[in-house]
Amino acid sequence: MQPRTAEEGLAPGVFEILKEDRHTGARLGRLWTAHGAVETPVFMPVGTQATVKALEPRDLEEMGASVILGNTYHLLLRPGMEVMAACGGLHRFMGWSRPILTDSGGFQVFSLNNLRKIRAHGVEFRSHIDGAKFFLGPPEAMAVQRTLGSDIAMCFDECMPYPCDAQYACQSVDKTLSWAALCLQQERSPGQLVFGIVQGGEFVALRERCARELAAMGFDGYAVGGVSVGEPEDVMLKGVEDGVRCLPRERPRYVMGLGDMFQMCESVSLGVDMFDCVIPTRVARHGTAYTRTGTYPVKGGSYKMDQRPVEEGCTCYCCSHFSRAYVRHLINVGEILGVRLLTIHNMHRYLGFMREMREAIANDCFREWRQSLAAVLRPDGLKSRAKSV
RNA sequence: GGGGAGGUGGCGCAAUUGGUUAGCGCUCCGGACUGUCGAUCCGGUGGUCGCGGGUUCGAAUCCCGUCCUCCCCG
Repeated sequence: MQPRTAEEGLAPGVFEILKEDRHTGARLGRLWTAHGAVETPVFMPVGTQATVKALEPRDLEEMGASVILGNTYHLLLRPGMEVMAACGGLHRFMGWSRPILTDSGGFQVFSLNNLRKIRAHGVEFRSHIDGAKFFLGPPEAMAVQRTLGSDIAMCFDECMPYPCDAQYACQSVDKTLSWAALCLQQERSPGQLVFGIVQGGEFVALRERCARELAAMGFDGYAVGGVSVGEPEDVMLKGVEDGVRCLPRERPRYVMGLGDMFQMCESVSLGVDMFDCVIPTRVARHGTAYTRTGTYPVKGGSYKMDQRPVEEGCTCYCCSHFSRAYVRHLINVGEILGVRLLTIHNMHRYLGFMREMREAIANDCFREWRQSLAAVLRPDGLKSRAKSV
């Protein structure tokens, strides 16, 4: 139905807002890229190392994934940019013809904090593989993403930790802003979009200032970063709200790393269009299934004899062919098929969830849909669940 | 028949020349995981130390008997 290539559709960067919800900030959109359109709100499966773990591009296409992620840091280390250039970029390399968004390595500043030193012009990393030193700053990160040929490149930012003191947060945001301006000046691959990233931690004024200054620079889209790094849920959603509030309405908005269904729904109602998260795939590898009503451990002993599918009523390949007992067995004995089947199911559930959300917005029933979702996923209301830091 | 080694939670083992509520790995059960350092991390259940006596303030550790397993020799 929708055009698959840029030739058939609109120019990369065009963001059509097809519908706006009457009661919330939710909107239905379509973002055009060099590899076709993305219907929003969208969930983007994470394929850090040029693969969405356990899934083939064919699986993803069949399940309706319209855009996936790649990662600057990881692909720079392995296979390296010589290989990527020789193989014609990330799309050709991994056999994926739909849009790709690449993260800049900014998250690794956070997740690999014991292996890096932050400098004025970028970050000095020590490879987590062999300890080799290398430098990633705005020009470097953008050059990598240009070689990868991603449809959407993210600015190189500093994802700051939580908790974080105000003074450090302020300096960090200054750095992220100056880096963002530099990223915008770098050369891009054909049709490549560049998104800015709002930081600021839990500080309202910082979030707002960061968002406003980025907006003034004129990016193709904007992300809220630095959330889901260990803060309580209410702090996280507040951070999203503070950032989104000051971003231009007509551009796509993306909350990085968010993947909890309830949190995504809340973010959509604040006007967010895009998400990515490792959780459906990672949790699948650990033997847990996502369903409409939450998660449950398929690996649990109580499903040893269970003949039902992983989720009753689900139409995915896993659920239409195999039982919980079988999937549990495979997971339990460490067979790769178990990981694959559960990943298929979880991804199917996630993409289906987003499809239902889009339909709810299209059919003017998003508010009700959101309420019924909250009743199931947060029956006790929005409790802030502090996580171990 | 003779000699040797050994019996400790479901499995494999540990316990310093007898000394606090007998430890560990795996299994099992449960939890966590949010721009991924794939296959991780954190908890928990479970043993009257083969059985019966004895020595001792105190025995998984020493002694006697007994049952069982493995190895070697006839």
